[in-house]
Amino acid sequence: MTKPADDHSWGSTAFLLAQVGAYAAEAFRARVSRLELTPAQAGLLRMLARIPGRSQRAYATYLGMPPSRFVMMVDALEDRGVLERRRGTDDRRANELHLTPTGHRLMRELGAVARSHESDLLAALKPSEQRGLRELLVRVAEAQGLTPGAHPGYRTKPHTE
Amino acid sequence: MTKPADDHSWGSTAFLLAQVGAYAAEAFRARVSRLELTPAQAGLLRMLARIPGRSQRAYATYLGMPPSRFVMMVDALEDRGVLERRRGTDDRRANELHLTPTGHRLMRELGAVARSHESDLLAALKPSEQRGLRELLVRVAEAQGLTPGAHPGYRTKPHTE
DNA sequence: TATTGTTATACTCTATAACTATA
DNA sequence: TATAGTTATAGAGTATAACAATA
Repeated sequence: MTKPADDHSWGSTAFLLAQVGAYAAEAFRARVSRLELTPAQAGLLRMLARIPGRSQRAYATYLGMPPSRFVMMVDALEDRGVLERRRGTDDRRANELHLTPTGHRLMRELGAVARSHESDLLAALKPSEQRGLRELLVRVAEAQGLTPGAHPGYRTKPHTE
Repeated sequence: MTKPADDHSWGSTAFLLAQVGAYAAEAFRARVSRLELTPAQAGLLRMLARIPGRSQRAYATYLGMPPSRFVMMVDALEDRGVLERRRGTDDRRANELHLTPTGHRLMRELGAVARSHESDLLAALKPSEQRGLRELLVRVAEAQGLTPGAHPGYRTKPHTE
């Protein structure tokens, strides 16, 4: 149909993967910034929706973020009324984190953003090709021992635009 | 053969692409750091090998890097004897950049590193699957209007380990 | 004494913009 | 006056480590 699409100018597949991956991350960052969220905040919200009520330490460790930075992130989200800290019942040192009703609403908006991000990014591929790409990426991820859902990009701050 | 490999826990394909891409970039960074190079320096060397003799401005612009940072990068590489500045013949304001013999040797080592990086990263895929992955990524990259060889990761400094 | 969350400090990195030399 | 390269400076963002409360 089209040209070979295997142009040598794109460099190695590893490089191409890193380049397209960085583009995907940047495009997502631009989208969620309209909800006034950073990618790391979006990741935390998603996790709070699935597994609520854990300690700050637990979430920070899972996201690979130092506790000091995690505090600032939680501060910002609590000030906006998106989540709340609840003093731990059994261990009163710990803060258990929960989404507020506002937070749940924001999560739904975030879901819509994520879906349009996905479809725009992969618009050039047919559904069967999208599944094929996904399967290949999963195989690579598993072989490299990556943890599902743990995005290293959470560790670095997004650059201001 | 194996299990479905389409585990839902990996999240969206866009997320997976960003995650695997970030992993690939980090793995490459770790490898080239053994040659005492940053990814951005490696990118510059590759470009100097292909298109030598341009002005600093030209390379900096192409790599999407402010001139001030580019100067520091060139300083480091010149101190190591990897490249040299030559005062421009027609425009004496400009510095034309060239690899030294040491630089060419380093480029060959870099090539070997890049090849082993590639084969290790994609070890889980058969050659035909590797080609398939590459073709899908090229289609996505072209549809999104990405520039071949221009890695946004060049813009950010690698975190010290 | 160890651990949770927090705050403060010191450090790294970066871009902006001043500066010089050529054009 | 404008542009190439350089240097200086000021700002943002980060981790490290000190701190208070609880275990």
